Amino acid sequence: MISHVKSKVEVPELIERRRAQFIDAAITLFGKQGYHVTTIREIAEAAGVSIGLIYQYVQDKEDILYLALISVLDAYEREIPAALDGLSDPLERLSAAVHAYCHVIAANVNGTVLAYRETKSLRKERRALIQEKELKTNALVAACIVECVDAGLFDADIDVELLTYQIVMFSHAWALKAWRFRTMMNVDEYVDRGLKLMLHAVLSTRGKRTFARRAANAPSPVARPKNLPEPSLLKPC
Amino acid sequence: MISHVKSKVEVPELIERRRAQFIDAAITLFGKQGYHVTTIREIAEAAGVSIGLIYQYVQDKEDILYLALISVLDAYEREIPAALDGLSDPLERLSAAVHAYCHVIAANVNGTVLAYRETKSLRKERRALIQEKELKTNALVAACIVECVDAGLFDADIDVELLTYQIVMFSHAWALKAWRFRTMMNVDEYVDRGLKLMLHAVLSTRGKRTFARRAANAPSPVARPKNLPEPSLLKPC
Amino acid sequence: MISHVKSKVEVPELIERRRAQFIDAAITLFGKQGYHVTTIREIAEAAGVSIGLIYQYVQDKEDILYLALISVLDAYEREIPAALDGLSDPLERLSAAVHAYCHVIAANVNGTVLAYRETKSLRKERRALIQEKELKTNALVAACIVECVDAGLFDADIDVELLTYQIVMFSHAWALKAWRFRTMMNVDEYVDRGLKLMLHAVLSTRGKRTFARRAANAPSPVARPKNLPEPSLLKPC
Amino acid sequence: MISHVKSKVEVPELIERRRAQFIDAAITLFGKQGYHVTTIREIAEAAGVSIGLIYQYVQDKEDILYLALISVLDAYEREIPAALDGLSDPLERLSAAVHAYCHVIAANVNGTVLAYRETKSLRKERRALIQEKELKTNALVAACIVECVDAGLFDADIDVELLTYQIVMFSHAWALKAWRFRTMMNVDEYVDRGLKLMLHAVLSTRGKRTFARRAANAPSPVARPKNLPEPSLLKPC
DNA sequence: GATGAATGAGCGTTCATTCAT
DNA sequence: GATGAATGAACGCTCATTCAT
Repeated sequence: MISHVKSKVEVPELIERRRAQFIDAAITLFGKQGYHVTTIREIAEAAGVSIGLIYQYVQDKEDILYLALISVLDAYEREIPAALDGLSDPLERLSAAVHAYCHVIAANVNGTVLAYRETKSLRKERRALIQEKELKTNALVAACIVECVDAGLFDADIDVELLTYQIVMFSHAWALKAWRFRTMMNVDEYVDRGLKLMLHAVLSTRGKRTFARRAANAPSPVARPKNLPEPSLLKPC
Repeated sequence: MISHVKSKVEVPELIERRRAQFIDAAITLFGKQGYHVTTIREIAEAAGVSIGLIYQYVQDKEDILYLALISVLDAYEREIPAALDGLSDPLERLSAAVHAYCHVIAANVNGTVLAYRETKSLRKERRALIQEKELKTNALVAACIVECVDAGLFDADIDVELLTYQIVMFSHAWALKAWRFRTMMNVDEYVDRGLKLMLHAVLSTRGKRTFARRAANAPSPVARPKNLPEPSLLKPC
Repeated sequence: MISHVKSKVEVPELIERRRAQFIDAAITLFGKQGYHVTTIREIAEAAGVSIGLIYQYVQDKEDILYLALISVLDAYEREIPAALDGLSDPLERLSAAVHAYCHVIAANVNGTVLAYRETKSLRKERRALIQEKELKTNALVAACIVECVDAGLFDADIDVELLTYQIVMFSHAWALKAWRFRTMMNVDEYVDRGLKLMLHAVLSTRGKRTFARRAANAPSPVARPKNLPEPSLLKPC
Repeated sequence: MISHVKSKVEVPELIERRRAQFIDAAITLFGKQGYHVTTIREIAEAAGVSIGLIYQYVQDKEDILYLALISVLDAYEREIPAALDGLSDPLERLSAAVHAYCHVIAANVNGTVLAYRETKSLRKERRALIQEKELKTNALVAACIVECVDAGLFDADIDVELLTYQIVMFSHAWALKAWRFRTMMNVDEYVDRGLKLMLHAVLSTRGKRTFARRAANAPSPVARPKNLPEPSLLKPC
């Protein structure tokens, strides 16, 4: 998505390619050092382009941050539906969604931390766009929950809103508290323990039976989303 | 606490008073605009002191950030035990702890957001000190959970570690997602709904009975911690 | 010479040209006002460049001082051998060396005074490099003296070490005591009177005869080094 | 001497005592680090007084430099005549004067270097006063030379002006080139070698005989001036 | 389309000086 | 007489941005 960021170059494929080149560098640098501390010079160097080139595809530094955040949130919106593809059991779908969410985050700790640290560095109007994108991701999770309720697997009166946020925060926490969790377990354990804790709160009697059966069969039945890089080896904090 | 921040002035009461004066200003400004965007000039102006005075009590800008973060985390460590004072029922104590936690956070949204955004801006050694302080607050919550388990109010096999983080993230979320929650409910509703959701996951049969009885009697039985300013009216995002 | 001073620009000719531009301005300003009193803004203005440009070619203010001092000492090392070129009579060579030395100094009173005032403002390691360069210049003078001894023009047992320093200090004195000497004579008279005084101490009987003959023929037989600007008209003190 | 430096305190003995207290500290600090790099705070600390106290006895920082320089030059003017006291032989008096001069300088390398580095940091009118004081010291040496000429010990046509400066520069060189000479010899050797070199230039036939006889009898016949501290152990450069 | 040398506003920080105590 | 907390002008330096090549 190019969304409102003006470019002096007009060839769309070039825009795509060049931007990807330095936005990736920017996400890493912003995530590790912070937005304000990172200089355009550093981004240009890390991306192997000149300072001038960046300014051909972007109007100012904030544009880079905006594109970086968009790119991170896009990954969420892309990976979660992909992980649900082909699954029909509501409980399985929710579980797959959370696994997918946590894995994308694990693969991009820097990006997730960046979203928390620097969304506020955008001007108001863009901050709102980012928050909308976040709500869209939330909606993906919420939909899975509603499916479970509709299927009678969750109690009918559960607090969907809060449960959604609970799951979202749980996923983000893998990045935000990476300094803690990384030393204690891997992502899959984390998700399994998390789901067990969070879902026992809401499973109906029938749901509990289904959940227990699934857990007995396969400890982590949801395939790891493909095409994701291994969790970055960069120090997360 | 003066903790490792050197001052040219040596009178302790003066250090306390002056630092409080500009650290308060700094927390607000850092929280609203971010650490790097906020200038010393702005802090001095907001605190009603001269630039030079700040540098009598602090060695550089990072010291200000450090003191600001310490001050925020100290508030957590102070308020939670205070809220538990005099209570003996384990469930009541846990509930009181979460209410207190969320209220301190609500009273200092800026500070909490600051901790998330800018802890990384500290040098490594100080970052570690801040994280230690965070773990201490977590331990306060974890202790309440363990009490509930020991009293047979929670299932014996619950995941204390993750439940603690769940509660912590839930409390932080009031600040981190303030842009969302503020439009939907107030803190007390938020805590009540959250506790209901999170605790149903772990309450034993007896615990469920106790919890239900308590909820029926008083919607928010835990007194609001005294001496806390009203939730700041500053726009949180 | 670029010697250990890092530059953000990498084109050597550009480095040479730009540095010359502001180092010249710096020598004048440092020499007149002192290193610490002179601001980067002043240097930039005097050199007709922007502040930022200076920092493209230099890492900090001390680099400017270092380059300035190197440039002054380089002039000595360049001019003295040039003045000796083509001369073979030992006495004539020594005389030419002293004339050349004093003329470079006269052409750069500011620079010489600067070396005395501000070498200590360099960090230790660089101060040592500057002192080494000074010793090299001294060695040029000492060599001329040794030639005279070897030719039997000076007494065999003279104190070469001290005589060298005497000549060096004599030359520097033209700059250091400019406030005094400028009102009394010009450089050439100064050198002639100085040589007469200093050499009578050491000339052998044969040497005295040679020296007297030379002095009678031409008051200042050594051509003024070419390509040197006229002694600066700036007030030396 | 209080000379033109205003004091808020009016009791003369107090002025004398307090000023001595911080001027001594200032000479050391200025000499070691330079005038501009040294802060009033440092001087106050080194002298064991408060910042405010200094400003009771001095109007600004330049006053301190002025008083420091005066104090250094006063020592020269005091020590040289004292060393001549009781001596009547012209050659002995000159020798004693040079020994005394070099010893005062050796005892106060910092102060001598300071005079070279920072006289220019004074405003014009005060710089002139300092230079006058320097000329007075020169006159002490010149007088000894003239005595030698009048006694027929020196050639009648010698260049008194330049010889004086030669001796003065020679003495100063012990401080200015301390980094070199300190490793090679002690002050007394330095003076002996220097006198031998410089005087052979000017001694008449009779003078040479006298000088040779004196040198044979006692290598360093001139008593070391009393009441001088041992040469400072501070690193001179 | 791509480069990177050049600009200068604006930052963090210092320190001589003042003045209430 | 003595103190040292408070002030703020002014410094060195950075870095987003431009534009000639």
